[in-house]
Amino acid sequence: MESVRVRFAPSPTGYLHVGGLRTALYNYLFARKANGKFILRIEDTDRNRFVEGAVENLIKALKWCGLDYDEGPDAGGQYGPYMQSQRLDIYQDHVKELISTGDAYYCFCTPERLNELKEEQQRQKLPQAKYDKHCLAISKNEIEHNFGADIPFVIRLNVKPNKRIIFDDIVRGRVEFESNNIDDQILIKSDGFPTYHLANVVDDHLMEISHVIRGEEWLSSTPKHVLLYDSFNWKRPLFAHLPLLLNPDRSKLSKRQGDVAVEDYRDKGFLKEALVNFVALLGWNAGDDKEFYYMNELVESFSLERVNKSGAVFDLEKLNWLNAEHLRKMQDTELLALLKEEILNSKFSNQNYSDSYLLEVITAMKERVSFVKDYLEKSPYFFEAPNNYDEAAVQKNWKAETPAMLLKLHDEFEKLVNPSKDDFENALAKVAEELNAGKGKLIHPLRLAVSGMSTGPGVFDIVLLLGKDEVLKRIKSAVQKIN
RNA sequence: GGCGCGUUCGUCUAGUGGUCCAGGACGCCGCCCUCUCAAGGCGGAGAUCACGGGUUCGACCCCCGUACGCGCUACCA
Repeated sequence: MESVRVRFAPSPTGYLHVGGLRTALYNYLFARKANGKFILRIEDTDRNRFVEGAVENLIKALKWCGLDYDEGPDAGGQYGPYMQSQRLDIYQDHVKELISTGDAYYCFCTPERLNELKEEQQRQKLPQAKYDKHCLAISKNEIEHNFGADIPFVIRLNVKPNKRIIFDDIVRGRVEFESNNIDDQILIKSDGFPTYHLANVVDDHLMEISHVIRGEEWLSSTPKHVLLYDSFNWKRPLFAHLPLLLNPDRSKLSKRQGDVAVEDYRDKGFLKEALVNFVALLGWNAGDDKEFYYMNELVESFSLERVNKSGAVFDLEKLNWLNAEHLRKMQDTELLALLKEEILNSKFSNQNYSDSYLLEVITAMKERVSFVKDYLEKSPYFFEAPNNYDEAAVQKNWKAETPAMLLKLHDEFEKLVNPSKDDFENALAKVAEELNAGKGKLIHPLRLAVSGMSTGPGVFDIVLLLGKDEVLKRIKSAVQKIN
């Protein structure tokens, strides 16, 4: 079997779109599974769309996701350069071949004539607007003359009429087009740059790409590419057109309706593991009930044959859930690193917490967080004494007799020497009994006093973690502040 | 408009002619556990398998048509 070589070929827009991530991921998984090569190629043939730093951002986002490539602009490789803007002469050389065989031709039509043509065709209510092959008839002499006169020109693909163009798509099966419906696509623009269609075919061939795995938006232009392969007498790669990622209203996923950049999700605190896992499941599944995957498991299970045909809505709820799942399954030491980073970016950055303390916080909160930042937001009391107390909880649990009871508890706690969790619990039970009250009468106010809220880990876990001295302080100040 | 692709619970999906009056997951609701909140366990609501014709003893699964949606229709990718 021939070796698998696939590529992710984005145009550098400035960020990595999650749809792009999904395409890149499927390419990556397919390559790794087949022990093939995964290549990054930058499709920067539109000079009007140049964005400063876009390639760097793209590469950063890709690497953050764990999609490392074997060949690419910054990775090198035998088939470079991997930036299309650096391959201009290659396209020029190849298109000349097409001109000599008559499969492409020079076109000197002005934008004005093209516009008129289009308008005329619309007026006549023609089914589609196509170039009329006007320049196909120009003589060699005339062409030379136009060159001499520096008349701007483009090079067009010469699509022969009445032909059926058929290709097999790995996800969609057999797809057929009629050549009469295909326009004489511009291959080289008047600025000398190639269009996507030419560049992508030439590069895929030269880079020995075995499978073209890309978004469904390319399906309609694939016949042009097929025509190009045939004209060059090149072997066609296998095509796999992936279903689109959709907005909640089922239109193509766009910026207008939410976050589309990988960077957005990263900045919102999503784990790369969760994003990758989630995006992998949008349009693919292994045929079983497994939903939680690590990258290596995805590589193991992935196959193009099991990619769906229809578009998938990007459902944030499920991403949230997967993020929580990944967070919970993460090693504590890994979590520690993430939490420390989070602290550094928070108002607690100048505080100093020991690793062992943070590790205990992690253990206590692990089942209760969906994001790393939740450690700070859902349990700020582990990082500073409460400044205020949850109003609803005060209403519910802070009775007239509460301060006196808590003070008694305070005194009992004070007697403890190097207390364990059980010591705290026993002390509280003792006070409750002496007061002839249910433990709840003390537990809930204690939680409130110590944390300022009514939710969180077991109250004795909190107390133990905070330590006796801190707990005593917090009880005192709560008694002072509440009411 | 033309061409292409698609259509199973709100969402992601399983399903390749009988095992499906359709299974799982997220979300939602309820119960259990319990000092709270989670997590976990159990249960529930939720899909006339877009619609209409065929083929077949039998269709979510095969064929045709219709509707709807999406994509493409640039000297953008």
